[in-house]
Amino acid sequence: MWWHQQNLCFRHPIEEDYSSGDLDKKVATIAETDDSADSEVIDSHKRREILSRRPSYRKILNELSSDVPGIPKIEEEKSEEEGTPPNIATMAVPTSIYQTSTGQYIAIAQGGTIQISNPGSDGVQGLQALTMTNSGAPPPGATIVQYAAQSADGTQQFFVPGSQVVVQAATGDMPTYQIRAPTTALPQGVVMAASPGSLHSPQQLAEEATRKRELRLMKNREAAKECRRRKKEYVKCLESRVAVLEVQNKKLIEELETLKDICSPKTD
DNA sequence: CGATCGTTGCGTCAAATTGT
DNA sequence: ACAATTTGACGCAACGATCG
Repeated sequence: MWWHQQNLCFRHPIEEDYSSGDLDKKVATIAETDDSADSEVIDSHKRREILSRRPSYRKILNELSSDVPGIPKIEEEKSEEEGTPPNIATMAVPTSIYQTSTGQYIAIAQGGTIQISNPGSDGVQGLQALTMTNSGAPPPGATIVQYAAQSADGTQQFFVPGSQVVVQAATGDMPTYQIRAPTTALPQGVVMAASPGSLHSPQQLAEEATRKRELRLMKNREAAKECRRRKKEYVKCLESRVAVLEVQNKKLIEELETLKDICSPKTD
């Protein structure tokens, strides 16, 4: 269990409570033995006592890294994974970049220029030309933008409510992208009404609640992924530290043996 | 070849922690 | 104080290894 590895290397004060056993087993034992009527309440309290928190990986590691040189800090997510994809790095400076469910990158530059790139292609080869046209009567607050994809057989629509943009991609014969406020990325498959104005009817309220829930789930999904990634990184860091300390220990033991030999030479 | 087991990763919930 | 973020726990599914 990775938790024990952590205890090996540097015990945080809060970790003291965990040092004598497997936490999973503790919790499981409690859950098995407590079957009274209000066991759930007691369970949660006991669990909470047992599961008292330690600081986050990031905090522990960053604190450690300030004490021990050579231990890398866990960085904030930056350019490599979520930043500008290489395909569109040479394009006009975009204000927003989104990745669709099909893996395409879509960049919306200031001035409304929309650029699409395929991750598998090189540089601007993946770009698809966009021709924007205001068509018919778009939903209130939205402008329907169409573009002709070079490689696809159909047209794809963009909804651009004012200056705010987010892309929603759908799979199927004709992929569609929905653009909304950049800060409110919605889960894939969730389609929002184009006019978010007044929500009064119970159905609308329910839809709004569903939408909020989907948004929350999506955010947490991403957060969990990120958390697991950090955890892996953290464990890797600890493992490398163990390796370094083992080498150090070995050297010290050898040195000690040498000094012993010097101080007390063998007498025949 | 099917059954079983261990491992790994994911989504979700709930609670703790952190930021404002 | 409240919202947002982080993470432990849990259940589930997929996958490969092993066994009979």
